[in-house]
Amino acid sequence: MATIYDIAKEARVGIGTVSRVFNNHPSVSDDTKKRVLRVANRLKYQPHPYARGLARKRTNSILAFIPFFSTFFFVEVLRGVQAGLHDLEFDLILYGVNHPDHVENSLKRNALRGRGDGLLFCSMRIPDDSEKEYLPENVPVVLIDTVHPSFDSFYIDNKQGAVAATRHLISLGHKNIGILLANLESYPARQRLEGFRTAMKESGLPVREEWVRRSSSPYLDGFNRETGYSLMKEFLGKKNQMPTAIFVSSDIQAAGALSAIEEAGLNCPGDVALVGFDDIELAGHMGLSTMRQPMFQMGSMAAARLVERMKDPLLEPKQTLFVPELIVRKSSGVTIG
Amino acid sequence: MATIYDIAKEARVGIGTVSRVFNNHPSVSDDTKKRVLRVANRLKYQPHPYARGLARKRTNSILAFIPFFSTFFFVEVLRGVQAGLHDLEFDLILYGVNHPDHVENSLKRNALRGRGDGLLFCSMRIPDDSEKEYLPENVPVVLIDTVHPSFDSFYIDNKQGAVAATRHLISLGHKNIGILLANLESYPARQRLEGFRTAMKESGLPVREEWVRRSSSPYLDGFNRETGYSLMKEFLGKKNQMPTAIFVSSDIQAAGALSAIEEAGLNCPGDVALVGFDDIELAGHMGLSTMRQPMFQMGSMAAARLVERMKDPLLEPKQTLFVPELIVRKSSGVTIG
DNA sequence: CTGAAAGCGCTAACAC
DNA sequence: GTGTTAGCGCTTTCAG
Repeated sequence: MATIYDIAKEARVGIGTVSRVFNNHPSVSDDTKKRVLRVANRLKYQPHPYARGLARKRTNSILAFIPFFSTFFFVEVLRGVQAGLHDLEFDLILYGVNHPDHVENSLKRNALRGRGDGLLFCSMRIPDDSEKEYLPENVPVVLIDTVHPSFDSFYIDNKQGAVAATRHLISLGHKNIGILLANLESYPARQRLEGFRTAMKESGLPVREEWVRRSSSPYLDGFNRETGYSLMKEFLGKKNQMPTAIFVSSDIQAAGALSAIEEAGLNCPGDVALVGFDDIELAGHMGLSTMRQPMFQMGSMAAARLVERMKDPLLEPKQTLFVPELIVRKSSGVTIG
Repeated sequence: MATIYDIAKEARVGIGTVSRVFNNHPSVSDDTKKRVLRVANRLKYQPHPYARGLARKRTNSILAFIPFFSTFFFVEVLRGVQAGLHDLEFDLILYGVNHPDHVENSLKRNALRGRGDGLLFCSMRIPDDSEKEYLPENVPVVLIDTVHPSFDSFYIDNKQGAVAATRHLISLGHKNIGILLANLESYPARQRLEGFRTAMKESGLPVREEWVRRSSSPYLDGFNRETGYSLMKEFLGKKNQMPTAIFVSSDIQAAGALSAIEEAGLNCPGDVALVGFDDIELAGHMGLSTMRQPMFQMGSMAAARLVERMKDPLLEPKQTLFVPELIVRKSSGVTIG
């Protein structure tokens, strides 16, 4: 592998000049520049990223900590991040976190030291102080799907989303509305419940607590197909006391719920209307009405912001809140009686 | 940020000793080791990855080139890769390739130089010679979803998969079988067609060429929902001359096909049976019979192999062929008359 | 067992 | 404009 010295010798210049050429430094004569480039080309020379990094005190790469369990969500975010990273300027080092507790380890090992020029955290709670000590000192951090006053954050208004979903059901004439939730350990789940209550209240509709069904499953905090299925079975158990519509806290749970409904020989918008949350790909195929989260956009905006902040570290942290968009499909049905 | 010098000074040892401690070198007295570690801990010292890389002449990271367009496939592979990477030993640098032509660029810029200790290519044709020159010299390469005699390869037997899918349909009693294909520019598509013909031939069934419908869409080589929809419409156009079963070359196309069938007021296993290819998540929800590709497994095995090869570069390249597994669901129906 | 010193390949300040 | 040189932070001989 050719080094800067090989090029310098071959082109009969000093290594400084070679370096300048590769850094687009203005004060290099066209002639020598051309000569250096020719030699470099012939020898297939590329500056060594690590040597560069060491000398420049930066790495030209960003670290992304993204949960790998909620498949769908992370894909979209990742694609967004990738897109926001102006093609080739930065390397994306990916830390797929399979378990929340793993973050700290990775952080300690990697982020703390100059492994990356910027950090991206997705769906990851940053404990106010405790982990702050693991964060490198002058490395910009951007948050996706979480908020923290000290960092740029791109996140979702779960409460408003739930309000909108519930209002939609109400606007269709439903009065007996239930909610199928995930595990309330999850902050988003709590927010969505709150939104549900708010919407019901503002319309003067009572919330029947036996129609507030939540999961205690720890797997994905209850945001999984199985909880949707089994909680819906519970609803279905009391045939004469069923809501006419249910707000389901995630599309994947709605998928399970739909199976349960079908299995019971019932029909979705007809016997019970459903609206989900997320707008995962599956939702379209299932004809599920839902609240769309702009994941790709969050990813790309976050990445762009990170790059921006890397250029100007003095920028004020900015919180960007996205309000989910209602996507109406078949499952919420038409206006009822 | 503390450096090795800070630690050395503070612990009253030479930097060599500190280095030894952090590399688990045996010849350090327990006493000094403990002392160094205490200081390092207090100062939150972590060796700088780039300085290490430069001195050791390796990077401790692997580069993965993965297509970002076929969402589902890449997710699974990526998860697998991640899993195969023994947790924290290596960094994963991800190059999401949005267009096949971008690979070369990335390669040239990154791989060529010591950016990574190992390379992973997913679904990426390695042109025999031309691009070989872009590959760094002594860096191990592992291929996923492609084969090349010079590299370890983990790939799928598309032909056998298609044979199995077709045989399944035949075994159910179907004699009038069609195939809904992607763009034949795609090698997998061609293989699947070949498998279809093979299976038909071995059963003495004729292949009616008007029932071999292929896409000319360039988007994802025709492996997309729209082509499934429109090609199925073509089938549906000639009501009295329709096959009773169709092998669809990918699940996502099958999703489109199902919509077309539903729209036409027909029923899937009843009026026309379908079997897909891939077993994407959606397939389960749609009740689509299909050929499962072990993507996660390919990913993790490839990553593991890469690590292995990084430790012992002299290993002989090994080709590992996976045969897709038939998953029977509703869409292929039951035995017919 | 441990310290000193020579790189690893590059950038950037400094002379000329 | 261009060459020289001093680091960047660490690993790895080489002495002792």
